[in-house]
Amino acid sequence: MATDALVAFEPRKMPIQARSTVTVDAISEAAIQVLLSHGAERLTTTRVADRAGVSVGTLYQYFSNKQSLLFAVLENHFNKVASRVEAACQRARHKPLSEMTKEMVEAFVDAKMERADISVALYRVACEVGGPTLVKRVNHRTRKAVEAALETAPDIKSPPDQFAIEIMLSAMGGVMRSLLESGPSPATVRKAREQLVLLCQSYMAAATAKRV
Amino acid sequence: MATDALVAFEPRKMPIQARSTVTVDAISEAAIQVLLSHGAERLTTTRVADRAGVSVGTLYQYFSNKQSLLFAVLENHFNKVASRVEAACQRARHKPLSEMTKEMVEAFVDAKMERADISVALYRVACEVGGPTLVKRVNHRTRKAVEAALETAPDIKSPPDQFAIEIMLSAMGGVMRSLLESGPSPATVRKAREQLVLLCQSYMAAATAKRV
Amino acid sequence: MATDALVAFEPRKMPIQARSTVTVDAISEAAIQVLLSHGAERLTTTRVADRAGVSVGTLYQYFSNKQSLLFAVLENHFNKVASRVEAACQRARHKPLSEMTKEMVEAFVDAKMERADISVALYRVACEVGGPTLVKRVNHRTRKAVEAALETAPDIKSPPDQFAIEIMLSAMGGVMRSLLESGPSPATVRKAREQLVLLCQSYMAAATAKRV
Amino acid sequence: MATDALVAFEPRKMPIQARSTVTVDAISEAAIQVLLSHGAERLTTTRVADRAGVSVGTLYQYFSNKQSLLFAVLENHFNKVASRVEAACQRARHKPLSEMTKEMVEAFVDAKMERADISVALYRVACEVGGPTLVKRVNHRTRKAVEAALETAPDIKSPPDQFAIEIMLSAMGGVMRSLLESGPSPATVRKAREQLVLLCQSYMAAATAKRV
DNA sequence: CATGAATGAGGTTTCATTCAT
DNA sequence: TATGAATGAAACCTCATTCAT
Repeated sequence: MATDALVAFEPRKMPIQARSTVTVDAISEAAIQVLLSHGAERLTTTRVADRAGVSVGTLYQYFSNKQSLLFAVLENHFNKVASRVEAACQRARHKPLSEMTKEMVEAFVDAKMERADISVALYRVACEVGGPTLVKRVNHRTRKAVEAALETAPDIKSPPDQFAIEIMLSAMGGVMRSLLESGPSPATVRKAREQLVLLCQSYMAAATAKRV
Repeated sequence: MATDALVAFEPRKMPIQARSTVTVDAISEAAIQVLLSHGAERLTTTRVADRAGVSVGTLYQYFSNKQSLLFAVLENHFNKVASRVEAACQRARHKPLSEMTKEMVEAFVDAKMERADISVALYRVACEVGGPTLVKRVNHRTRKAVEAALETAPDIKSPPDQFAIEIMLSAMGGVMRSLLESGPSPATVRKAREQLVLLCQSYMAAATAKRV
Repeated sequence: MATDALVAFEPRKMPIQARSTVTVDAISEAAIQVLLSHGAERLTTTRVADRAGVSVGTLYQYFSNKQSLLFAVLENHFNKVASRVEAACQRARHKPLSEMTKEMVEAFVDAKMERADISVALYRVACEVGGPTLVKRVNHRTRKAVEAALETAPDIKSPPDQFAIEIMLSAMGGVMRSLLESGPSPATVRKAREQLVLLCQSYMAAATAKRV
Repeated sequence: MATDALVAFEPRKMPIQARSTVTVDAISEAAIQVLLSHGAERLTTTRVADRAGVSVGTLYQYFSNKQSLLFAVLENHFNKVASRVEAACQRARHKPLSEMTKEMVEAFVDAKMERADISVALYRVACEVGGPTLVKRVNHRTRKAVEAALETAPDIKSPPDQFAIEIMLSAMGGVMRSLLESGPSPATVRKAREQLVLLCQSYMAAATAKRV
């Protein structure tokens, strides 16, 4: 049985001084750069440290191992996307279900596309680095935000249950993954965005008891 | 840019003799066993060969390298799922859209769940082994089958376009992936199956011009 | 030939101020604690400094390198044991050979057992840190003390020569090392103590010209 | 707490083919050579493999890690010494206690001195590699041989007990260690040999009930 | 004097792959 | 064809030590 679910992905030490924060950021950014330029399996801690302009030792002072570095990068990326969706949910409060869904989906797509290259690169490492755990965590957070927003929709009697929202979120994730990995043209992205909106809208409508 | 996407994942030779086929199957099966028992990163060619009861050398006689072995395993798994969906599409011909969709989705979910453990294990290797390429290929095949079935649905004027079907398939993939990676209870699976049917039904309905 | 036997093991500076002495002691004590809790190969200068409540930099202000720190700890331990034996030799002056030997051996055993854990831990580092040199030095000092005591024994004509005493001391060291490393029960220690007394007594008697 | 007592020191794989045996021996011998020429802390697996004329990979095919390699070397050395002592015990059967002791001690000293350089080099690694465990095991074996021999001594009523023999063996070990680490002249060795014989003889006599 | 972030050489170990038997 | 011993590049990671603050 694979037992690596137990390893600690958390960073080794919280940087306190300003200098440290800079270093940590430089390392994280370097990891992304290396990921983009060399690919997931050519990403080595030494290469990342080089790119970041620090020594390997420094890297290991802030990240207990390669996995925890990649985990941090992944987490950061997911958090950014989640924040964007949360913000959209905020803005969409009290709007009708259909519009609310639209804004949420569009925020999600736009956030993913904004750093499309990073998203794709991260798909390659996610599985080796606790991706599922992280996805679960982020989906939970996002689901809460969507749920809260849905409560305020004026045109529905009782909102879709948690489970339905989770289904929707994972469907969105699947669609975006396929899309991003196909290296789509802007036109394709636009079309996919529309369709994803439609998909979520129709599912939300179907999963909801409408107010008369 | 990572350039190892170019390597040949195809098996080294087409085994014609019966004995070879047996060996190839044994190796493929062993790969799955090792994947399940040791995890993706502890899967070594030597271990697979051991488990298959052959020598490493023999393994390399049938698979040009580790990637092509894993690719073959992955392909086989995907093909099985695709076949099940295709069969469902055949059976559902001339049924109404909603029912057709139901059967297709249920076939997909059931096929994935049948060897849930393998599915999960393969998620871990897919990214290192040309997963996206394969997914694209399989989705294309599946899409053709769905498309053909939809042509026969009596209650729609013009079926959803290719793009919509691809969106639906990737949504299904995303939902199943999330589900499988969460180690779901049978009850959860049942519920998810229902919801996924609903999701696809409502999307198909929305993406279709209905016949009056 | 290994040439690192030449490095200076001596502490970097003689601390005169009281605060310094406190710091040096804290570091030495911390080294022992780390040795006991983490083992010899997990002992790092950073860990010792942490345990001592100072920074690594401070550690290096008082000990020129890791070896010199461990050397100091070792030396301190050996000196304590040697002092106990010397004191016993003092007390045993003018007593008969047999009794004198008994007291000396018992002092040695008791001194070693008093901090048995430390003794064992130090065996692990001794070899990497100039142990033999130190053993030689301490044995020399102890031998002098024993020699001086033997001069006062009333029942011997001429005492055993230097060489015989050194043999005896190294035999005692060997027995204690085996004993300590076996994690002995109190009963075993008691028995070993008796036997070691017997061993030394009989050897001393055999190596001495008795007075008629 | 140091927990490395649990690691497996046993070799990874029993060489079956002749070629393998040659390789294993070459590696073991190379380890000794490196130990002598570079010292314990400059001994690296890479260096040993180089010296043995094989690749590191080959080394690791026969020894699961550095420790197990050194353990094997240590074990081999100890076994040689033990065999020599056992042989001496065989030859000394039915001789008087004093003569028996003499032959046994001399066999021990001679065996150790025969490869004095190796003995000294191994003291440096023993502690990091399960030395105590091994010493215990070898002492047990040697003690059995001595015990059996003593049973045949014609001039003693009841032989010294196990414990006394163990004391004697560890005393011998301690004396030899001190001697070897001092880099003694041949004359010194001769003298030490005599004294060690005397020490053991007198102790054995004292610990024995003589036959009238 | 004290700090602790940074260094980077160098160690151990793995594992895909080859090729002589 | 099958074998499996040998290969060796290359990965990860540690830790003694320094030096700017």
